[in-house]
Amino acid sequence: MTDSDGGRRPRAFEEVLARIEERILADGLTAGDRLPGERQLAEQLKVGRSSVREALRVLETLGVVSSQAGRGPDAGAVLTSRPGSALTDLVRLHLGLAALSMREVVDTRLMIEQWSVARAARSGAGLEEMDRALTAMDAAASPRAFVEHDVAFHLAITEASGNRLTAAIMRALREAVHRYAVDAVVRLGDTGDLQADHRRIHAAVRDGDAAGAAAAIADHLARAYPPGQPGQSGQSG
Amino acid sequence: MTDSDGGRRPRAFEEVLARIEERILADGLTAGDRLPGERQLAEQLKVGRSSVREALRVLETLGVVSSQAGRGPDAGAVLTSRPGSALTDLVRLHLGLAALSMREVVDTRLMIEQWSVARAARSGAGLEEMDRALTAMDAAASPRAFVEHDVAFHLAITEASGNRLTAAIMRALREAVHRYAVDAVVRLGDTGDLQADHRRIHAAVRDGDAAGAAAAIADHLARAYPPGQPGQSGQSG
DNA sequence: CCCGTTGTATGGTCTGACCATATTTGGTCT
DNA sequence: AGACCAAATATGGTCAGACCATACAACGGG
Repeated sequence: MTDSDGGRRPRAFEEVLARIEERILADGLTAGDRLPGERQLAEQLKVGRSSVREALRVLETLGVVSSQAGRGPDAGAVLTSRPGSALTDLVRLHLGLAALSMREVVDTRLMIEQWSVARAARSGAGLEEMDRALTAMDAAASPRAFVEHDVAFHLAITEASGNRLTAAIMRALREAVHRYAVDAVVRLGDTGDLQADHRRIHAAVRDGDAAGAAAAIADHLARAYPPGQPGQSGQSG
Repeated sequence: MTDSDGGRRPRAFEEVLARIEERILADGLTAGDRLPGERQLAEQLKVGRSSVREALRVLETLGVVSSQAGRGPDAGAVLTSRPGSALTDLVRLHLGLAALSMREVVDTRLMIEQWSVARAARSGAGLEEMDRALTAMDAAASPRAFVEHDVAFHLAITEASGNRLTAAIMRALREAVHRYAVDAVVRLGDTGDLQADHRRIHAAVRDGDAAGAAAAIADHLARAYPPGQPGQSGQSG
């Protein structure tokens, strides 16, 4: 669909994929519903079980199904909805292939965070989560612990927007650059400036100052990820 | 990595996946480089060929490899870099699962386009492509043709930002809601207002008016996708 | 009523075979 | 020597069947 297929014969697993998607739409299936077993699907669709498995692997990659062995209500291919892991893998791999630069990832983060924080400033949502993360960062004993709660802080901003898509993208970007974030904290040594940024962001959201919040986010990211910094290809190890 | 694995034994194809990723990073492989054949990989990694195939299917889904049968330099699993199709599939499927709403998708589009158009206004990039798309939309004889060039127009804006990640996300979102875009054009009947919006956007970019361009984009999307409109779950039939 | 054993359905994996395709190779004719 | 055609070969695509590991279900004994 995406590209002009040129008339090449579709592979069996692609056919399976299409049929499963049809079924999801036609039956209005949602997260929690079960798909038939692999053997049953293979028989229904007149393909080998391996083709069914490849299709399910694709769906699993896209965060649409989750497979469980054994027996019972939770066994088999269950429809889920975790777009996050797919996005994380996507960003991480393409960073590794040098098809994306760290700069592009950070810029995208800036875009999402500025958008989200402006919305949060208007709605006042997420202030409690931000507060909790701030306290935890103050108490953090290691860069790793600090980053963990830093992620929670920024995620709280994004999730306050109520948009699951931007929140999922944000989470994926954050996970993909996790190592780089820890390095940045180590490099800075002192987290006082970062926390000052955080509190400035929090205050702007609390006061409903959308423009101020967006500016604070920009300053914060510029401090943590200065332009022209190493780590462009993600091959730190 | 993404979730706490809890200590469950990794599946064979996951191991293959990890080893291939290691290899990409260690050898600095990039798009165009070839991976060993399926049989050879299976032997090297001490797994069955089916496990290798499942891993390759995942990588193919993520737009990292592209498989070609036959023989010669282009045959086998070749590293590529097409994050786009994965994102398109992701959005389309999660829309179908009602895990994302059309509103969230359109809002994300607005975010990316406002960001991109502001950048474009500062750099002046993409004006020629926008112009070409405008002319083509004037000459379009059907809603479908109009939408085709409308996509080109908006893509030109996003690609002018020079950020491949936001451009890829934008393209994916646009493809995922393609049907809805055609419906919107049909519903509006006349494309004059849309073209007027487009020309206003173009003029703002030309004049370096970032704020005006962003406002024009917001007005344009509000016209094409009014808040509270149908199509929320993507199950148009 | 509780608990352990057995049965069974499910995914996970491997092996081996065969097909489809496209390049490579090598021979043959001009 | 060059052009052309046929066979060999390497590669992914697919299938069938077997077996393992797991986890619930059903059953039976205490």
